[in-house]
Amino acid sequence: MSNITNNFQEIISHCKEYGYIFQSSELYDGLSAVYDYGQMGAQLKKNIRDEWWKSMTQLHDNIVGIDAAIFMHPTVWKASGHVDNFSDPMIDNKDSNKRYRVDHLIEAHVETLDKAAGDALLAEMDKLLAADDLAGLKSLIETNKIKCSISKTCNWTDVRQFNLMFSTQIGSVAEEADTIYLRPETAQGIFVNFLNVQKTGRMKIPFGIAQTGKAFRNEIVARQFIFRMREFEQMEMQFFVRPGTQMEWYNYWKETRKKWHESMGIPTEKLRYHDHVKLAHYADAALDIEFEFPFGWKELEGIHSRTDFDLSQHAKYSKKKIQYFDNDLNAEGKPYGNYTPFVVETSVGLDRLFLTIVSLSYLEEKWTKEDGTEDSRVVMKIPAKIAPVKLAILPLLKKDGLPEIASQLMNECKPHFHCFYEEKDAIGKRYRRMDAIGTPFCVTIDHQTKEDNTVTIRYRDTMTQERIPMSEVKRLVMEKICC
RNA sequence: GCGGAAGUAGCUCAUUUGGUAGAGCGAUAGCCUUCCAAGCUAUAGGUGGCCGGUUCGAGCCCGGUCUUCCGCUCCA
Repeated sequence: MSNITNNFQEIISHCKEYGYIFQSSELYDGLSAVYDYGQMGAQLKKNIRDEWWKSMTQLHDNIVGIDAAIFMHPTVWKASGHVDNFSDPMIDNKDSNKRYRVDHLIEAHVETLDKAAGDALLAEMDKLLAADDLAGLKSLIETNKIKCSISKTCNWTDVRQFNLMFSTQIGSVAEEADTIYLRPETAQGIFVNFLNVQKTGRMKIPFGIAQTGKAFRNEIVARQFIFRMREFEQMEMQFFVRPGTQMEWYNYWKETRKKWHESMGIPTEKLRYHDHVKLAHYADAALDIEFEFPFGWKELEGIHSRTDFDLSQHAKYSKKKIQYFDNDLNAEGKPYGNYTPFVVETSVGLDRLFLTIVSLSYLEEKWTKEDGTEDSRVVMKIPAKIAPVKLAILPLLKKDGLPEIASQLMNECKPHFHCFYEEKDAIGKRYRRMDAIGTPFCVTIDHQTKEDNTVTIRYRDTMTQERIPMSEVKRLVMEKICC
């Protein structure tokens, strides 16, 4: 276990040292649970996102992508249930340090009372909760001498509101106050655009809408590097289906998504399903695809059958009809007609997938050389198709015209994929630097190149190399990064 | 939020009853070098996480605070 922990520490250090991830505002001692992606990390993250986007939109005829704004009308979050369910008044007992939800604490106390007194207390609590009267709730607890079940004391902190949504102000919102929220999930941007996309895209059920983007949650405890952050990026796809067929599609996406992760180089044995026992208010089935992170099995992606909850809620709150007319014929030969579609959601944490790829890729290798001495390297075996830099072009020496040939090759390759040019230090040192950032291919230009236009290409994963015509380099790398 | 551990150069660490900070690696510039980090020369980098206190004097003692990791807790 301690080895695993150390390994995780090393991955974190490596990410910082080679420009993958920095702590946000590090110059000012950092901001808790917020991270920046560096020059390497941003490219890797983009490559992962692009793969997902392609697999969803380009490879599925019936899925289209959108990009909804982070700010949304405040009523969206009432309709979705986030305003009511994403926020709870909490109170801590100073002696036991145990934290309670205020309503749970009072309800537990009510059970010890007779019916009349209990009902009166509940009525009082509901009134205070509705009024957001936090001080009133505290004095209610104190005047009723409600004790902590562990410390048996009434030594309470103030009641505090824990809302997982970040709020801010906007200029002009007609109704409600001028408080708006930073979205805690991207899904709602898809639901509120359901009709727009369906009509303008002439989409026929079943079809999906995909989206990637930032979401924000004011987690009380956010930790484990980029696993749980306050600002994070989701890659979500909402698949709209005919009511009654949702389990079929739920199973389809369950399989499809797991296979996709495997196609990203994640070994099958590191992935597993975890069915939700307790379902959220909107779901009739839910599971996580979990990955074995260095700190244990954790959720990587969620597959949820969300029923017609979201579209119905938005229909209700917006007072607009959100339905689909299905012309397909049923068993009786009649069109299915109007209905509110059911939704199967797939939702991946992009940052978590990034962490998955990085923790799988990071390796410390040791071996014995032919002369009997020990050698080692740190290598990031990032799959070639998502590696930030695909090819390093290295003149063996920085003289004798070798850099000129190398820059020719640079010009030929760089319009097609990311290349890196380096002429400093011994060749072995340059190879190790490329290993550390995860560059899958290195090409070296030497004196023989001047004679016969061949170069050596060196493979990161095996450290083997072969001699090929320089004119083949572009084609060969393109071939390897497309699979 | 509670408890534990930690924070000194880009990285890993030294500086031992408190006396104004060093090394290795790395980086940069150059030299040497015909394929897997190890040769030579030079240079740059730290108000010791931050703020305050004790002291003639604090990296070291004390208080607070920020951040990270671990264990709880939390995560509709």
